Amino acid sequence: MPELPEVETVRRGLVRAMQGRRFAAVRLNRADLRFPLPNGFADRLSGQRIEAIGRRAKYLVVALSGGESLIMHLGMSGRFTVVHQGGKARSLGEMYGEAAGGAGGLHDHVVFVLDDGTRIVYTDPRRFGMMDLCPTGEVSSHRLTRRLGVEPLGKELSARRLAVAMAARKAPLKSLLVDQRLIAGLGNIYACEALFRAGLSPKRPAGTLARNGRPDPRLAKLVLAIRAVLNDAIDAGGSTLRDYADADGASGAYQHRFSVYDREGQPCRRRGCRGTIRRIVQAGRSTFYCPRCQH
DNA sequence: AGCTCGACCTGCACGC
DNA sequence: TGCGTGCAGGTCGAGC
Repeated sequence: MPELPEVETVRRGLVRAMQGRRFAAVRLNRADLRFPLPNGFADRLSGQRIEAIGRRAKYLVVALSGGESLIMHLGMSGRFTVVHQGGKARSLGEMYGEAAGGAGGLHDHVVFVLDDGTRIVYTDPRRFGMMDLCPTGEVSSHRLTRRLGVEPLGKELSARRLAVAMAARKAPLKSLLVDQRLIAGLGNIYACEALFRAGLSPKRPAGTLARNGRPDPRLAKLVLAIRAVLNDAIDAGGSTLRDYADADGASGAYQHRFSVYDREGQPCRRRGCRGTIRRIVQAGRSTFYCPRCQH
């Protein structure tokens, strides 16, 4: 589930549940996600007030009263479930549909208990997720975040910026779009969707849009497409894939609006186009596109 | 330096 | 029914 729109949706849910509260306790059902949790993880969180919850690319950054920040990444299959005291569970980014009741599912690795009794359960079957702690002032130089490129929804992303990065590059355009060192937060789904929206082929060598480092006009269109796709997805509450419907409507809905992603063999949705969506593999990842619309 | 690939890990859909 | 295969939204590091 988690690309930028999904992480942003989760962030907003966590803000409602956590901001201003304190950690009363932290329970670890296993201490290794993608890599081991930092030393003293639970003790360093306990008693801390949650001052703010931000996002950098696909990372969630929780600023704590004691001067440290909790950096978290959901990997491929991570999600949070908020279990209110005496209330029902509310999933934030659900997948593999289990443990929504907070009853202690097989892959519930970390449980944050807040001072109002709310439990925030981190579930992650594949354990590609990550959690680390570092001084709040050092978040941007942390090894996980220091090489990240520009935020796609910030004003640093521009056609000129892309042109500089793409000049003389022979890699396919799509490969550059999912490179977090260039655009931080764009993943496989939304890169495909943005390229469709911009009418650009994922196979096109990136450098062909930046002759002499100057932006081709189509790059401006691509920037607009990236922002539009991400904003539309955030507005829809993100995408929820291979999932059960959530009882209280926490599931995202954007997956119903995909133009190309996971639509191999289906007709192009652009009015008047009789093309068929094709799937290819680039750098080991599936790419979906309409050969009639994208050049 | 740029690019691709395999590794990490589990679950699910599919075909036989 | 069971088993094998391939696929999945992530990132990283090795090796060409």
